[in-house]
Amino acid sequence: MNETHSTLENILEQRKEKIAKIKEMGFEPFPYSYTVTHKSKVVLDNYDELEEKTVSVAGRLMNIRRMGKASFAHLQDAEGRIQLYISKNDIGEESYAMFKLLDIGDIIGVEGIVMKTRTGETTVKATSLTLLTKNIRPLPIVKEKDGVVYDAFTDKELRYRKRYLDLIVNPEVKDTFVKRATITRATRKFFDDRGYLEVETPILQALYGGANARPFVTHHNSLDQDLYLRIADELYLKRLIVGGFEKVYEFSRNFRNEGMDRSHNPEFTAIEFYEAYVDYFYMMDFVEEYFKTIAELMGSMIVEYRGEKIDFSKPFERKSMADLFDEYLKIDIAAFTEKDFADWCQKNKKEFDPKWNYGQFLDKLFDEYIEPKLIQPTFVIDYPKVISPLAKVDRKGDERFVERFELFICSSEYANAFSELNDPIDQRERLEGQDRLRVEGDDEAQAFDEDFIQAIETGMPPTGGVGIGFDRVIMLFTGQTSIKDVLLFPAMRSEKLS
RNA sequence: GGGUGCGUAGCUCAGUCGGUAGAGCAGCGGCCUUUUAAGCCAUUGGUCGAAGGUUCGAAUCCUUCCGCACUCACCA
Repeated sequence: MNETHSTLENILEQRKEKIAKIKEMGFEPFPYSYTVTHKSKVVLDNYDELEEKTVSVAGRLMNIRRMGKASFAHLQDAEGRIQLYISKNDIGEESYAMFKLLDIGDIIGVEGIVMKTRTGETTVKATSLTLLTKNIRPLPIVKEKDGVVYDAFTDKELRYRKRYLDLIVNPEVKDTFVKRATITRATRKFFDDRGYLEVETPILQALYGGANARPFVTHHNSLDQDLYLRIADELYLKRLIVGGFEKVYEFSRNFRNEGMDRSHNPEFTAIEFYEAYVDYFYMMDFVEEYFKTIAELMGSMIVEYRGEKIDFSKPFERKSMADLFDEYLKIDIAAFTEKDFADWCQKNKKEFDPKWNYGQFLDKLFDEYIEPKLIQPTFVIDYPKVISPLAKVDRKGDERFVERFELFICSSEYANAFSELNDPIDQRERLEGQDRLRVEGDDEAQAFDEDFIQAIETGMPPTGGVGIGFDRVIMLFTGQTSIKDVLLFPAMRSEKLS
């Protein structure tokens, strides 16, 4: 076949033919290993010591500038790019002929001498060239001059679907995920340093609980039983506190069968942690320290996000829901009844559902009128009991409120925590209440988990528990405004591949 | 789920009033031993997201569908 048409199909064919030619020439297009002595970045950073020395580098050919009997090319490895100078005289007739068959996207190893070109760019002057992997599917071609990128690979759909291409041609994407790993590592260290035990609990659960959300359902064949992908790991971590572990944490991949948008992906990562003998006040300090630690790690206590300057250096504000309602809406939530809320909504032209209960009114009005005001890190404390079935009643005595806080930054929720309910009688009643709601058709109400109740009946010490939306933390500290940009493979509708 | 926008070559994009599809890069064939968005010459490549409809004629207008983005709603 000698087609020269540049349809994708023909390009694939042409490159397969190149593989055959390369084999005929006696070269192996897919060898097993290669000894790399230097990463590109090391060569660039240590030019003075490496000048005139021989190094071996390996990576992907990102561009090639052929000039007859010699060529320049750029090689990209995990940490950067370095220029190669490849001349027929230096690598020999056969190798140069093989090099002529190479394409952008091929992976090669080069042994050569470190030098500078007359324009001053550090370059490896090849003394031998080894093909390590022949590419047959063309890469998007991205060019760059003086920091300006031309023909950037920008199609978001393609970038998310073919993340490997995105990572190859858009270096800043890789940076985000390197930062993500850095934060993950620091998070582990933060907990480990404080005596926490990292645990793993079931993702496949017979009952789902610990949050209000619709689950994904699957089926176990040999048990012949439906199982749910966890929406939270809370109830399992509490069982561990009952079991005598006093400080546990888990990076919990959770699955919620709900809408997707800029800040929601069907699977996401939460860090949940529980500590015996502490309450939510203790956990507020703990969470504040965590965020400050990460901010410091990332290099600045002032984080710019969505056009706001978030200041992590000051103590986080703490405001009760009652104070916030008073401050922004002049509503006295201690005195308001459901009817008062309905009247208020009518007066203020706020749409509402007459079926809303006290907690739902509070929740909806909070989301609409108060959340947007919470830019600097703010702990909102003391939530209505009806929307917090796992939290202990407020020790100050108002039965309608529980000891719960959420951390808001830049109008988004980052953490949710309780003085965990450990009164088994109260807990049973509240989960029975959730179950009634569920039976009545609220598919986000929590299922009744008898074994969890029995664990609480066995006795759970006073416990503080927190869940942190880890992906959002990553977004905040990497400046990303879409969760898709902090997930390597965000959920997408499946595409038809030929 | 609603609204808005987008979908044209492997990639990035043009395409006027409805008149039968263009560029750059990549590819293919040449020239070229310090280039770097390499250059020069030559050249190929299209189910215009899909299906219907209107029309003598549709990338263009209409309808439906698919995908994505943004946004609102829902959702911790």
